[in-house]
Amino acid sequence: MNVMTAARSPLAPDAPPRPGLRERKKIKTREAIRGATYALVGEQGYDSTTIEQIAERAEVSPSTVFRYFPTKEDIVITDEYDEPLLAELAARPADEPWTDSVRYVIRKAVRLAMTEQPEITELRARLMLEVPAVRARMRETLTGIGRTLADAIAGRTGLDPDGLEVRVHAMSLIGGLLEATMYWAEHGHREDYADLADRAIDVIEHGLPAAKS
Amino acid sequence: MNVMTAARSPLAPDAPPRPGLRERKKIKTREAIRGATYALVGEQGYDSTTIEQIAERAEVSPSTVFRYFPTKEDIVITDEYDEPLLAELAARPADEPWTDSVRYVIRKAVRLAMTEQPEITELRARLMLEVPAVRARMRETLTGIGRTLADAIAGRTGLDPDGLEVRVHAMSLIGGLLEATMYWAEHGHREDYADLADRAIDVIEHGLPAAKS
DNA sequence: GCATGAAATGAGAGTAACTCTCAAAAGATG
DNA sequence: CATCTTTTGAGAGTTACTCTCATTTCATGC
Repeated sequence: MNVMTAARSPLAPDAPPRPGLRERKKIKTREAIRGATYALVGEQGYDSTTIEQIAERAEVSPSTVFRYFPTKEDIVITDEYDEPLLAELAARPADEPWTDSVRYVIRKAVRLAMTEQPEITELRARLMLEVPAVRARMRETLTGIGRTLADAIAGRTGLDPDGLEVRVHAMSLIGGLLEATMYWAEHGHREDYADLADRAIDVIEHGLPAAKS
Repeated sequence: MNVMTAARSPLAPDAPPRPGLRERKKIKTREAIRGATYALVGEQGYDSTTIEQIAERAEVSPSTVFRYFPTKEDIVITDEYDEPLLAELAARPADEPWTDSVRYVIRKAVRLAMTEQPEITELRARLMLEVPAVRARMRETLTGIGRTLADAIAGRTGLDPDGLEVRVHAMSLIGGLLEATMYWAEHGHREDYADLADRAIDVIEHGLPAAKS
């Protein structure tokens, strides 16, 4: 579940200077809240699950829930993977075509998510499809990722990251990938999401394929 | 072409059977609510404007406001132009490249909006930029338009409207156009929005331009 | 260990956007 | 004008979220 598998090293003196009890507790409550939410949403659905119920099952007060997550949707959407993955995108070799970098990172993300917590990944996609508020929040965070993407594109192509063209291109890719996600959820997660994402990127890169006959 | 050109015919028994007092009143309330909202938002900002204030200034009850608009954001976003414009898109000649159709309709929409009610158009774009909830709602409605667009694309190209490629392409165009709108608002509406939209469509059609040297 | 300071928590009150219900008012219709 | 239908207003209820303040819980120097 956790990104850092090397957390247990007993004699690593400098790099991770040990968490400290406070930090550890915070991580635990965070996970308790998320866990409670996923469980309740699975049982009753998203809308019927109230913050109060979540707080109760996570054994914290409602106030605390809002201290950890700004909105109810964030509890469901947030993810520990996002940041390291974005870092990885930035760290890809500069001469690699950036669409390939995106493909690489997406494949990695999908592999990670679908092996570590497949149910939650699918539940999340389903919520995105069915609950407008969740969908909206997801789009908003994706927009943020789009800005990072625009920077990456600009860095690789030498174009202005704040220029209209780069921004439009980045956001169109985001829009396309999100649609691929919806498609995936709509079809019951039957196809490999990484493949769908690949096809989506193809469309962005090369336009629509020719119609059959 | 225009929806209401034949409205005044005194002896047309079937097609438009005359508005009726009830309908006229409904339109008036609708406009009263919208007008009150725009005024109040202009004075105090979006977040500080409550439904109660809107209701009071529009001289209706809060209940009525919610009967006319499902959410507060919808009051600001909704528009009488959307439907006829979409109809016009569908009515464009079938042999016209569909991107040209989109360009045409957008140009027309911009011309209409910027001559009939420029302040409101700019206010709306600014709200979209500044108020997350408005932005979210706008994206949601644009997604709906994206579906219509996907149908149009499929009709012109012979591809499957429910296939991944067409859907991704349509949504990427939507995403790109929305980013162009944000760009427009961010830059103080100084550039011609129709031109920005054109450039955005260019990016979707042909990809990024080459970097200068 | 223990005192002191800082951070996290819980409790409670408050706001505002919605939702639902039901009775009164107003337009349509014969 | 009487009746039927649609629209409206009033009011109560829900829930996500905000703010404040007192209490608890951890960290730190002695």
